[in-house]
Amino acid sequence: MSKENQRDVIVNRLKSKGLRVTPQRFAVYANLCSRRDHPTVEQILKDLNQDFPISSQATVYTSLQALRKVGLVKEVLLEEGVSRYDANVEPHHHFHCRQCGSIKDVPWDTFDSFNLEHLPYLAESYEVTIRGLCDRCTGNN
Amino acid sequence: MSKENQRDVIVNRLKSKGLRVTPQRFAVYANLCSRRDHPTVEQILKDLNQDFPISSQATVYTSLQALRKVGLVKEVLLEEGVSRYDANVEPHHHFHCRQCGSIKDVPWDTFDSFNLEHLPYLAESYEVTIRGLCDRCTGNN
DNA sequence: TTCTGAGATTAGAATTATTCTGAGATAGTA
DNA sequence: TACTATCTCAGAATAATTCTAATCTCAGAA
Repeated sequence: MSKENQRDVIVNRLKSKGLRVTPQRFAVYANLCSRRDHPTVEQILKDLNQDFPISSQATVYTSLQALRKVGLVKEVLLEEGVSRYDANVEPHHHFHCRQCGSIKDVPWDTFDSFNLEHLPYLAESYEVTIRGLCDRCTGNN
Repeated sequence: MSKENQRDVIVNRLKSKGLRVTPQRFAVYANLCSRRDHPTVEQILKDLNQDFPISSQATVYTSLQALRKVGLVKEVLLEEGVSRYDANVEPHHHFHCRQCGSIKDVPWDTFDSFNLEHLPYLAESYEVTIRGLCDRCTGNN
């Protein structure tokens, strides 16, 4: 996504829900968009404040909540006690490497679509979590 | 699983890894086996100590770790900040109700087995997480 | 049976992640 | 430009989990 698109998207989404567009929220979103590694709050904060202070920890938390509320960010829960965040909100699956801990996006069309009609529940979404060794860790485990 | 089987299973598994079979570990495992609701540490502890104190919080944590180490218990991560535990270690999937929060086991054979060969990773296990409304919550949402 | 040491339990302290508080700052409207 | 609801932030509060170190227990040795 281009920088211009990024700005348009966040402005429109936040505004449509009556939320303000602030430099902190934009910075959090831009940071998430710029990386593919599903960072934690701590990692985002460290990144944002690398050159000069731009945000506090509490603000990263509340910014992520705001971004989640408007559907720009998703939470990723794969490890105990670790909440990670992802700006890729298109449906996709996740791979989690048990050795290096890295998390990779797995394309939605990797699996045939499931027929969830015959479950006794109303399924609204689903996701496959795959665990094992990533490309960099196979061979040297 | 019968009470007798439960005892055999836990004794053999713990012993085979050089771990002791203690009343606390057995109580945690028995409690997990007796319920289908994927309880949290807090819920297990409350259950165990209902009639008289049998275990401390720290012991529930370490017992669960021991039981996980020998493969008798699995952790279930579906909600932010909530670790749940499951004595059903057979491969299966999970359904999570967004309204009442209940978690249901979904049989392994609900989905055709996936071909994970063409992923650029070594897949060792996978699981499908389905979200939506459970049978009790559909109709009154 | 008694002794002994490694492992287990425990209360409470420590740590860590997240949320709350309330005072000051600011985005966006008019 | 002025106004005001919302946002930010430092620090306090809360909650989940782990650590500490003192005591206890049990399996095997004597």
